Amino acid sequence: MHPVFCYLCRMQHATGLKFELQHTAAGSAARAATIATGHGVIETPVFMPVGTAAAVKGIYHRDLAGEARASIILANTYHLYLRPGMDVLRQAGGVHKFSSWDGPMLTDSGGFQVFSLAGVRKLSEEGCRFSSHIDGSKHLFTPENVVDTQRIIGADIMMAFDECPPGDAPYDYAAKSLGLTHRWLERCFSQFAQTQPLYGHPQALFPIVQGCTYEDLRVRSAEFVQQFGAEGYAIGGLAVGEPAPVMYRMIEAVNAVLPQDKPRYLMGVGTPVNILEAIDRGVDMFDCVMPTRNGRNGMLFTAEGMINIRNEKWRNDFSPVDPDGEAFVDTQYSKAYLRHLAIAGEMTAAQIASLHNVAFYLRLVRMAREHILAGDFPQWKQMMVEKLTRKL
RNA sequence: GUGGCUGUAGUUCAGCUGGUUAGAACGUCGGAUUGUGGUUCCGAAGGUCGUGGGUUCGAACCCCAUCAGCCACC
Repeated sequence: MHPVFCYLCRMQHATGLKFELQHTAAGSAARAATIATGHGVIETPVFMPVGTAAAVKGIYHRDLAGEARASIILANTYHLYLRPGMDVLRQAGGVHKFSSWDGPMLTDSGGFQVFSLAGVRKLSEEGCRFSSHIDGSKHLFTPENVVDTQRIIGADIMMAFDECPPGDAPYDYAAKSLGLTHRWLERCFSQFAQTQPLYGHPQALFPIVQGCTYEDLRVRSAEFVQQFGAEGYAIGGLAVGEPAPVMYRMIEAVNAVLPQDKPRYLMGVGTPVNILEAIDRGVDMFDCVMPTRNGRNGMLFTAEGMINIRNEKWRNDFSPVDPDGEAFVDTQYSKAYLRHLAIAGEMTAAQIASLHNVAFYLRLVRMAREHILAGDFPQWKQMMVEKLTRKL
């Protein structure tokens, strides 16, 4: 257990995560590190496949761990709260046992979902009232009950309940929203301090930096959240329509403030290039639906560029899906066969492409880690960025 | 042989009493997707309306002939 300073009681607390910085790259803010959790060690930089409903769509846990070598996956508080519901999660003994994923897990708080897909919602100081996208039933999320819910789900890392303002929010709204997110954060940590993990393994709570694309708000937010002495920090509200250079500038501004000795998690990002650029700027953790969602729709990421497997050009291409890939789907199946499956609407097309993409993302961050440790990350990144943006 | 029905996009079909550039779905081709409501979303190409005449200012539509398919009856 690793002691951290508690914002509420002004004392050192034993908590769940142990972050060890191994190497920082020369000429870059990139870092290689390890994060020890109650369910195993995560090597960073890391990509966390998104498993909204405690399932990474289309991929067996066996392949996630064995083929893609995922070390940590996400689940979502909003979705699990609505279905199957907390009574099931509690009876199952938490999400690890329920889903039979024995490695580290992280739950998003549902803040993003409430603002992106729930029906009519009403925001107040208290929290957010919304109606379920499944049956229209009405619910209230507050910082307190979202922490409670995440205690019941039992992921190793929980996320604070934040407001996600739209990407094009004007300054006044962004500033007002940020104030609310910060007040909610105090309540999240208060509830966190007053509650205990339910299943015998420790849980960490990450605050989320907001502030849209306004650098002064981002800096203010980073300064505010870091005083909680959290075990890790997230950057939210990016990759929501702003140009990539703006996103990179925000990351630089925030990471200049966040503590060096804690993991930094860029939420919801992104493309392979986005991830490399963010690693270069000192981000350690990522999640994104892109490898699975785009995979379901026939888009493959490879080290040589992007492939739309439905394109006619692959019709008679019997070469492997990705000769450089390490997952069994990469070499067992041909492009022509995968194209056929995708066009025929076969379920396996989505499965093969999802596994390929997730394996590719994880391999990319593993390679990034190796090059950070080897000391040539900036040069390698430069070479990769050029290749990754090609369309095959 | 006689009578009837049907021929419109690759496919299945709409298409009003004759009235602009003949539509849809599926298929084909291409694009999108960033803390997952995704078999999703967006776009494009594709037609000498079976063929040949005729009527009309104007025909997928009306008339004649003809070809093809299906049905019924001798």
